[in-house]
Amino acid sequence: MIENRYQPSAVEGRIYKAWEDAGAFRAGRPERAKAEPYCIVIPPPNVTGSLHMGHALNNTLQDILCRFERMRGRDVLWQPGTDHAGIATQAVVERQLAERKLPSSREMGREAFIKRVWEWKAESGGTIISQLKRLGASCDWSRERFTMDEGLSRAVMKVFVTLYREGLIYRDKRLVNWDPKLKTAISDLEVQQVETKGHLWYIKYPIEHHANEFIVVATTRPETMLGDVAVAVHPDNERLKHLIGRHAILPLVGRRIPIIADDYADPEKGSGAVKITPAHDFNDFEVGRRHDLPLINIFDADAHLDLKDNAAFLKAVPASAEFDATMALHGLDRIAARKNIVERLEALGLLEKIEATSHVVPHGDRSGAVLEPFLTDQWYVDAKTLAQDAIAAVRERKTVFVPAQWEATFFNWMENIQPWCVSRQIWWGHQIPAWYGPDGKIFVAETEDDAVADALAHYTDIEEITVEEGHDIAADPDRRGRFARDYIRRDEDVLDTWFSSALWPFSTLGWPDETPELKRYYPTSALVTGFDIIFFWVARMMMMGLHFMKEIPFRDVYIHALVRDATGAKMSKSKGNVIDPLELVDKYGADALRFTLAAMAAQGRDIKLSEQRVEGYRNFATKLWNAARFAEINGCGRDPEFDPRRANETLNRWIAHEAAKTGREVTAAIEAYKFNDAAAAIYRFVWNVYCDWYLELIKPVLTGVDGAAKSETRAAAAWALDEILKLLHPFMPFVTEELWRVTAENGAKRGHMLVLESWPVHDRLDNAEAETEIGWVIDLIGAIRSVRAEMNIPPATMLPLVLAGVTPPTAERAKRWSDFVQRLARVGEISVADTAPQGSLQLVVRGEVAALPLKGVIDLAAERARLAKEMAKAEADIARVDAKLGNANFVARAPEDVVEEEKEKRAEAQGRKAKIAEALERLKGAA
RNA sequence: GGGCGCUUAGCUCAGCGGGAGAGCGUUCCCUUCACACGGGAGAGGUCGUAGGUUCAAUCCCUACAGCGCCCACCA
Repeated sequence: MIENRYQPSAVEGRIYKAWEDAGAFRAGRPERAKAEPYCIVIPPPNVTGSLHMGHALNNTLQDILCRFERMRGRDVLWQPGTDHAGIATQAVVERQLAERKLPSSREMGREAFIKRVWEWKAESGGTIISQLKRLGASCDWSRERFTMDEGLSRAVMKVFVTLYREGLIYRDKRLVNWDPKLKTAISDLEVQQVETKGHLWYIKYPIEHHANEFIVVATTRPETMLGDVAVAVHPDNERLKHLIGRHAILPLVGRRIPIIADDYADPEKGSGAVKITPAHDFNDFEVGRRHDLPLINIFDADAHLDLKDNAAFLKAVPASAEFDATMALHGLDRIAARKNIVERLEALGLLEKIEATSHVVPHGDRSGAVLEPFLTDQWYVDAKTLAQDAIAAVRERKTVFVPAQWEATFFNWMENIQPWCVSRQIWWGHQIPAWYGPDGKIFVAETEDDAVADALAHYTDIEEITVEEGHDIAADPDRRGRFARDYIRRDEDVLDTWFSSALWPFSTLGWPDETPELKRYYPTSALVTGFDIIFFWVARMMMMGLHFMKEIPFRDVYIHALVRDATGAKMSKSKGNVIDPLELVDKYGADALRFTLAAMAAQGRDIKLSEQRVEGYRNFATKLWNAARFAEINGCGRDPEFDPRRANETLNRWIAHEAAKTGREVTAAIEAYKFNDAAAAIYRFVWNVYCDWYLELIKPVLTGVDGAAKSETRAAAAWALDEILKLLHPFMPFVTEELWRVTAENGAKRGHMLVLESWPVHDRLDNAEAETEIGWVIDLIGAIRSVRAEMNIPPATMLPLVLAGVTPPTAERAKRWSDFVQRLARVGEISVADTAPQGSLQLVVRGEVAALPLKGVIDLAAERARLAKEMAKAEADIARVDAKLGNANFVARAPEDVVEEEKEKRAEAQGRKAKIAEALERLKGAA
């Protein structure tokens, strides 16, 4: 017995558990051993995060694909898991420590801190998984992985070591984007360029030995002048080139710096001369390299001035009062230093002018801090080399982006890719498997044991020492450990989180072991993700997958929109501006939210979720529920004997025809990743075809006499409902599964839960005659309803209907469908006559006249106006078509079928016009 | 400075070569025995502007305007 109202919260949990208990989501179910595999790897959410709207969209789309393919008989693996999200997670735990007034990470030390993060992971790591389950995600949870679990960590180590040995990972000292707040290097991608209002300071640098002669440089960062090592002038700069080869004296410091010639100095920009600070500017770094200039780093890791004990800074600077004042700035932060320096320059009369300017300032996307180009040793991946195969794979369409426009974005970045800085100065993550000997020798190895072995082989003198002690180090793990601690030191840095994410499509399947899963499910079928991580993630998976598996990681990449918050800002777990999808699930059910997201999946880059829309799709679920209740009340139960191809009743053949059409639409749309089209097709079929017409039309049959027609109709109604449940299941899994269960009580037993049912393939169900027949009935009822509303005929008035001058087939039709028309159009007796009775409303339906006699109560003027309007419409239609057909070019050049179509249109409009003209004539007669 | 996208009904958006659609909102009618989270009937758009291509343009091309995004080292 179907409850009066569907209550999502009361059934969703139970249904999800039933799916899991049945092992419905398990990959490699024995009965599908020979089935074609279908695999999606989930974009792993932050382990300590919670579900936001972006996750809801992303996972709804993946779930639709997985459920669809599962119903199509594929062996589906939706591989779930979570990401350790290095910087983000570390920041969360550090914030917690601060809030609870506990010792900071630095105070407690690395080991204790990492332990703490693992505890936090254990505590909150399950949250997002349980939230995905509430959404209905059909992942194979038995295979859940974590980027820092043992297997995946082994994959990370192996990849690092392999790339190192291939020369594709290397250590380099160069400028990096340094986040002074997090005190770590970050990659180019993590830099946000922010348009900022600032100033351009024009500073006069005195020329050596010429106290009254200056070279003026313009800068947005005056504080970095302490690290200046040169001033550059364009070699063709007529105004300034005479200074090339001479020296300037750096104000406030007294350092003697050369004036050099370099193309980089644009005569049109600033003052035409540019200060060169190689340790604090990416361009200047390059200039410095070209001219073999020294690097003077004036900041520490916090971006505070670091001047004392700074050999490079102090080198060859004569003593002066100004220099002493500058030294006093040691330890000051950038902004305070800037203020001081500008003030002192002004006092010295060395500040020529200040211009207001707007320029881009790099910020860290996690911390929001202003970044500092900072000279450090970091690990880099040679992305340029790895990118080549990835570019080729997309060019050759081995991997296809949907929508294709994203390929351009992909190429644009990949073809200009820079070395990828993968080391991070934080603790939560995969510690880099590199050990340093006392002489700086680097040992890169997958395990500490291996590194120790390498070191032992290298430092033969140390081996001698241990031999003297009478121990064979190679055979004694404890000694080896001590040796490692005492003589080689592991790199303290960890890898960029995206390094492990890049391996996700194969590391989750067991690589580096040659597992059956790896063999069966790689390459994966599709990747579903947002455009914001095409570079961070998609491109890097392509590079790593091709390099280590020698094959693309996925065939299709479906890129969906981002869900933004009310202000249009990107929602992110670290910003905390998330809208909680679970509130919507609580309120309207998971199905309603899922359907909403699927229906909106075609939108562009922004999705602004409207709660009203979710409410509308909740109503849709309720509508379906009530349709099922109606079917139950009327004894419609599943009949395995029912074959829609052999249905006798036109209505039943018609609904089978419509179901087949819808099935094809939904299938084609999902195959093309057009989730919104698929959702619209099934929505229309359920509401506007099945409920609005089919169920209404079969009411006379269901309430009529028992017999073959009635029993067939009951079976057909149940059959069509089943088809609906199947087609809708990927979008609304809960309500459909629940209806699948409860409707089984009224008919033959089900073989499976709906989740494992086969997707409908509707062969030979098309039926043009049924479509024409029912189309006529629908048109007739629609025309009568319209005119009744327009002429204000009360619903209770049951007017007789007279079909005037119709052909015998129409008269037959009218007879066949009189019960139906009477009920839905609220008309009385239906008869056939040669002409419409005097004083009746005359409707033209498919070229024939249907009349509603009103026995003198008809408002002649209103009726005349109505017919005149129809007439005008018909004439306009004819004129439009005539204009086309009268155009010789159109007839000559348009495709034949288009011309034919226009001719048919004209014939139809002309026929309609003739009937309306007759009706107007009769109306005159009545007057 | 490059690149991409958007501009369609009051709102949120589909459609993208043969005279426009959905949801919500709105107007009128209906408490008809599945459903008022409902039923029926409407109103509402010169598809940003100007050119061009075409027999035909909301849809293709060009320019312009407005909005948004991505990438980029110009002081």
